[in-house]
Amino acid sequence: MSTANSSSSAPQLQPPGCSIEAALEIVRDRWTILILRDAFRGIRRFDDLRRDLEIPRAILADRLRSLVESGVFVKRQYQQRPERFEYRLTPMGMELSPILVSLMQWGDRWLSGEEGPPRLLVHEPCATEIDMSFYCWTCEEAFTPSQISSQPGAVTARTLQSQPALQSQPALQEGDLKNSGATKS
Amino acid sequence: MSTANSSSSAPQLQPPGCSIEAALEIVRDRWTILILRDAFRGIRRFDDLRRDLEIPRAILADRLRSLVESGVFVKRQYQQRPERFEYRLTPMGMELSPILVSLMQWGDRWLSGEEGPPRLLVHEPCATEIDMSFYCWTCEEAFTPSQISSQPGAVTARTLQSQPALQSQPALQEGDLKNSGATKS
DNA sequence: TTAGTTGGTTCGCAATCTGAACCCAGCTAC
DNA sequence: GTAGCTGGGTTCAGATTGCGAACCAACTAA
Repeated sequence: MSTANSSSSAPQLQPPGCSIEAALEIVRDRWTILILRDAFRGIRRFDDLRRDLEIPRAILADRLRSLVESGVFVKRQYQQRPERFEYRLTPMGMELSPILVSLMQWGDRWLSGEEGPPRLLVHEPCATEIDMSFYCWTCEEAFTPSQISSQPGAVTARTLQSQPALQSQPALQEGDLKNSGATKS
Repeated sequence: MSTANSSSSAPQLQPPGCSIEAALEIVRDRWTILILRDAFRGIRRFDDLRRDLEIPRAILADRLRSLVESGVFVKRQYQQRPERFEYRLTPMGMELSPILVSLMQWGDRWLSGEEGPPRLLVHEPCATEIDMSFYCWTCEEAFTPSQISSQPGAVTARTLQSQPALQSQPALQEGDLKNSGATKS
């Protein structure tokens, strides 16, 4: 995508090589996310995935291949004669869980019908419900997206001097919520 | 997708009407997520989005229309003569931020090059870095996805009695990480 | 008058998705 | 020993979707 964008003189809010774009090259589409959801539920085999998702075989084969290539899954032989394989999440794959949990919680909050969320996610040892909203350890308080700002990460001092616009700036900006339509509970 | 799946006698890990699937009907594809990323960066106008993302006009028009329909954006006229519009995040849209932050942090951790993440997200008042990993308030400790379990939400007592498999069960299962390929830092 | 801006729509071609059919190795029942 | 099943795919034709380019409409500025 937008790699050749250097002619703009506007402050570059997002450096080239945005991590979201990079992540999206691996988490490509809806099917990929549903495959990951099933993987977290312990479904590991081609045919089980196919049956559960009702996904076309060619698409499933393609997505599994590309997820193995990118290191999200490992393909392991679980029996010989006949050869049979399963797909397991690597540590890299396991760490995709916050994305799935966020999606699920957003769906629960904004899209579930009258009956409320079909299932709750809880911390197993104590059964406390999981909440993926933002919390600051230093201030000891929850905060909203509008309080998030973005700072240069591993940027060299030289880069910073030549690009003052890269210094701290709000990352997420709140829309004008007063006149907006959707609200809930 | 898999709506007609009631004939299976296996324990139904995910009830029909999964919130992740529901969320994916709105957060449809890569373009939608990139539009949302830009919205959080304060980009609100058709042409600014088009330039920044280098997205085909027809796709952008279509995605904006559908995001307005689903209540993620509001379309607001910001001038008359000629009529000009902008797209702003509703509260529903603002709450998509954990998904974007999770994607970004995963990309930072697993896909960034030698130089590390291009930017850090911080809590503005205190500049503490934002961390979207799991934390339990009751146990006062961070935990891994394997400690997440899933419990029935608003399920009636009758449903529960007739479907004992719906009771508490692990939601996210860890792969066999010992033999897996990818590890980092 | 001409060019530029903003916010689109229309069109034809290209890429991708989809269901159905097929393949193949090994196993199992008859 | 052969018909049929299972698991894990590939191949193929047709439908859907994506895409760039061109065009449109309403206005402004030079």
